[in-house]
Amino acid sequence: MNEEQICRQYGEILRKCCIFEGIPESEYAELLEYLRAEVRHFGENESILKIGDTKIPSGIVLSGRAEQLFYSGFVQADETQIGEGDIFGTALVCSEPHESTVKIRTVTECDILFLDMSVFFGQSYPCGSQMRIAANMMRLLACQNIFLDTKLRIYSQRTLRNKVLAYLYSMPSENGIVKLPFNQTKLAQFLGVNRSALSRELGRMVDEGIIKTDGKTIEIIKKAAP
Amino acid sequence: MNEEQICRQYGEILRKCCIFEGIPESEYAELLEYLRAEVRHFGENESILKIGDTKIPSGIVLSGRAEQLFYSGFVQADETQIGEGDIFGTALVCSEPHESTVKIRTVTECDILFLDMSVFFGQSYPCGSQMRIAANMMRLLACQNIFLDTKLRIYSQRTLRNKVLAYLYSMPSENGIVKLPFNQTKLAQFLGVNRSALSRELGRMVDEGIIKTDGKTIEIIKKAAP
DNA sequence: ATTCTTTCGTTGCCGAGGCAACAGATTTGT
DNA sequence: ACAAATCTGTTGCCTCGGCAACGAAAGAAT
Repeated sequence: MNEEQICRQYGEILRKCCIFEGIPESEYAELLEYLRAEVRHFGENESILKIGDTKIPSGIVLSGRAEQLFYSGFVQADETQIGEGDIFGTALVCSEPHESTVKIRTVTECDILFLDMSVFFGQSYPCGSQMRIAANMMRLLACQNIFLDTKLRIYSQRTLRNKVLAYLYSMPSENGIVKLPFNQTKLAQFLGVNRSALSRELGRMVDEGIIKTDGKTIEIIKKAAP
Repeated sequence: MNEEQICRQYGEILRKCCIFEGIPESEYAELLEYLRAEVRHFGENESILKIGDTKIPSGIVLSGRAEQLFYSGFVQADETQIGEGDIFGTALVCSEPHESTVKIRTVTECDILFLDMSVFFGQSYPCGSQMRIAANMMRLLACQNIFLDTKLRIYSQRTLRNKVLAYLYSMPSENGIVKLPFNQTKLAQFLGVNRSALSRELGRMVDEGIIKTDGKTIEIIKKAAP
């Protein structure tokens, strides 16, 4: 499958993928060549990346669904779903000299567009859209970074109350009012705490006059002492 | 202070900074111009970035020491020290349209080299070393990403035991033997757990035959059931 | 060798919060 | 509008692990 064919068949998906943002579709083919694009088909439950691998692939799911797993079988194996249009392996490309501590495998049948991100680290002198895609990659990585950093700060709070506060302060607010993008069940998952414990703690915080809530929003009344 | 002067006075520090890796010193001046470099002096305890700011500076500490704080005064304010040669604000540049949830301020007197990373997202067509510095940025962001991701996986484990296991499996090992880069006290801090609780749990794990340890290394004997 | 400092093992206490179970409220589908 | 499903509040139980305190070990410094 050459670049032209990929564009024709999957242009729709690429257009929605953040690393192609701001790039005219007419340049896709050239870019795909630059990134040594290659489409491969996978069956159900096939391995894309194994733990310990040092050659890290990165790419975009064109169809089907894959998932990323931490440790094969132990402890709280957290799974990240990778669906159509999602990109994977972006952060791992850097760790090339390291070994992968995650594995990626298909869930359903998949078509996957592999991209060789290592070209950015080579000697080639990219220009125009090639630079643009590099910038998009930077932005993508940076956004993931911010996200992980925020989440880590929440998780590193010792008490449930402080997790809630850390969450609230990391959210955009309009004069102290935070709109919750989740229901309480999802919020508990996001904070990594027990659902009923969250409900209990929110109740206490309301009682103590720290917050007000109507279920959809939370208003921060009192700031903790510095 | 122009680019030439910066190079002469601080070339030493820049050379050790990861974003200049692999770039011949002769090109520093040109690069600094491209990145709109600007050196500013700060007194003790001056603010570099405030919570809520939307214009995010990023740069390198040339002398002195600064720190990054999460929330002014609440809950577990985790502080990150930023010393000579350290770079800050790299991830935040992406979040430009967002508000900063951290603040950065100097601890001692500081000279700071501000770099305008937003040039990567502009229309300019960089080449040569400019691309190289972009690649270095990507690598830096990606490495931070891997680090945060790993740490988050550890933190998201519910039990202390699983945190230990998550840590061990995220470390390079030689046939099951992990060399600890920390003493136990630091390890506890890294895992975000109580020191004596860690000691207690390690003891239990040895008793149960899950690991062996001599204080400097830990050998994983038994893998938990999948 | 001896003193000082840092680290590590151990132990008792106890409180935060995980878990389970249930009932009322809210949302969704038909 | 009614039934089914999902979500939230509440409560009792019990364990994990934080905290404090102490003494032994192990380095460091003199």
